[in-house]
Amino acid sequence: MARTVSERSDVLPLLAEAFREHGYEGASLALIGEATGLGRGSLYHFFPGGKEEMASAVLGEIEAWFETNIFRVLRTAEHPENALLQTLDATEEYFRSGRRICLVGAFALSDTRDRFSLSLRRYFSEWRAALEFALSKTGETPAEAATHAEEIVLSLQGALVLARALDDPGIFSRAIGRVRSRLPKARTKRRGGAPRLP
Amino acid sequence: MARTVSERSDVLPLLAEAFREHGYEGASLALIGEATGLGRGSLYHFFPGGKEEMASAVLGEIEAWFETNIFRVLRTAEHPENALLQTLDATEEYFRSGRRICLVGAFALSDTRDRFSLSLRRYFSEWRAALEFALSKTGETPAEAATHAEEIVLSLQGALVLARALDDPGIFSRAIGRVRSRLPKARTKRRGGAPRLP
DNA sequence: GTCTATAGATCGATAGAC
DNA sequence: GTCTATCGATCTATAGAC
Repeated sequence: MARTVSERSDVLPLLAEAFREHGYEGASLALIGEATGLGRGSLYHFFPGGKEEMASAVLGEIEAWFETNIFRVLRTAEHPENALLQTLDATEEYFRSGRRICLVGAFALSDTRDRFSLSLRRYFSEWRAALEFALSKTGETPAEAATHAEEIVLSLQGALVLARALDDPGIFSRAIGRVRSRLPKARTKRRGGAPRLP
Repeated sequence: MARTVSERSDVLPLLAEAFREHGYEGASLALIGEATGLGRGSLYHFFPGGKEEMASAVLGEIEAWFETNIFRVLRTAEHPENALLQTLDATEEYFRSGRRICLVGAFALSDTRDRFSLSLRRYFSEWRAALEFALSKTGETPAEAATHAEEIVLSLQGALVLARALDDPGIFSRAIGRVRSRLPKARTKRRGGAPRLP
């Protein structure tokens, strides 16, 4: 009987899936209880602030994941062309090739936007800024990099919307493929060739 | 006292704004009552099926607007290049240059997706198909037109997500500008010019 | 730390007066 | 046609046993 989840961080992925599937309002505590296998008592033990704190924690974990696996990689990469490709792969995997929606994007279109506006803002602006930084390091002008970065984020988000609406994950895969093909080609030390990866 | 709205169709735009602002779950009947100035009795008189019928009717009106002002224009245009520009203008105006979200896209990312899946599917696939048809009439190959159409719809949707999250309508305007600039150039009878609209 | 029971508010929907 | 009153269900959050 005595379930030993014992770690708040163990609950977060389950919470995230519940919010992704039902939205903030749609994810009732009864539903969250089912998804996590925890009773109300346990949930309020881990998240005294209730549902709002649950969603906030989930957003925090998402931001942390992107910071580690996407943003930081783009900002600190020695070879930005490779970092761009690598983070696109990670992004495709994260969204399960279009079968998983972006919770941050979904929140942005719902009335929970105001409640978490700071998180949403930070997530998208950091993403855009990290891409912009890497793209400018590949030789794009500041204006090109800014536009290009914005277009990448926007394409991925739009692809997730469309993939969901049309129930066709392929839309997301195709969109990521186009983003990939429009990336600046890697310049390697041995000049003159048209190499792919070092 | 005796309010004389008397037309179901007069209520639809107010309903649409309520759903856009609060989402399906978030738009309670109390809120809808405020937004429309109608009591529960009147609302259930117009929409015996309750909230679901209200949302369904709103989706229907949205589809009808796009069918008239976008899809049909694209399918029946004599000069597809001009039709593409014209419908992009109409689209920009419809979404208030990025200050208004797409209710269909928002529903697609929420858990109401399943409830209205047919409407969502139809809306996006008709939009995509109409664009594809017009683009192929401009001389794009079937493959090019299919990809291009998908990318336009997806860019607009993604731009609306990003514009909302970052509270920056300019993102949508810029995205529409890029879509416009990538359209096939209009071939006119008086050749050599760079005409805008007929 | 986890549970059940339940309070208090709000939900969608209905009934019936006018 | 429009209103108010109200039902039963469901919601978030809390209390208290174990």
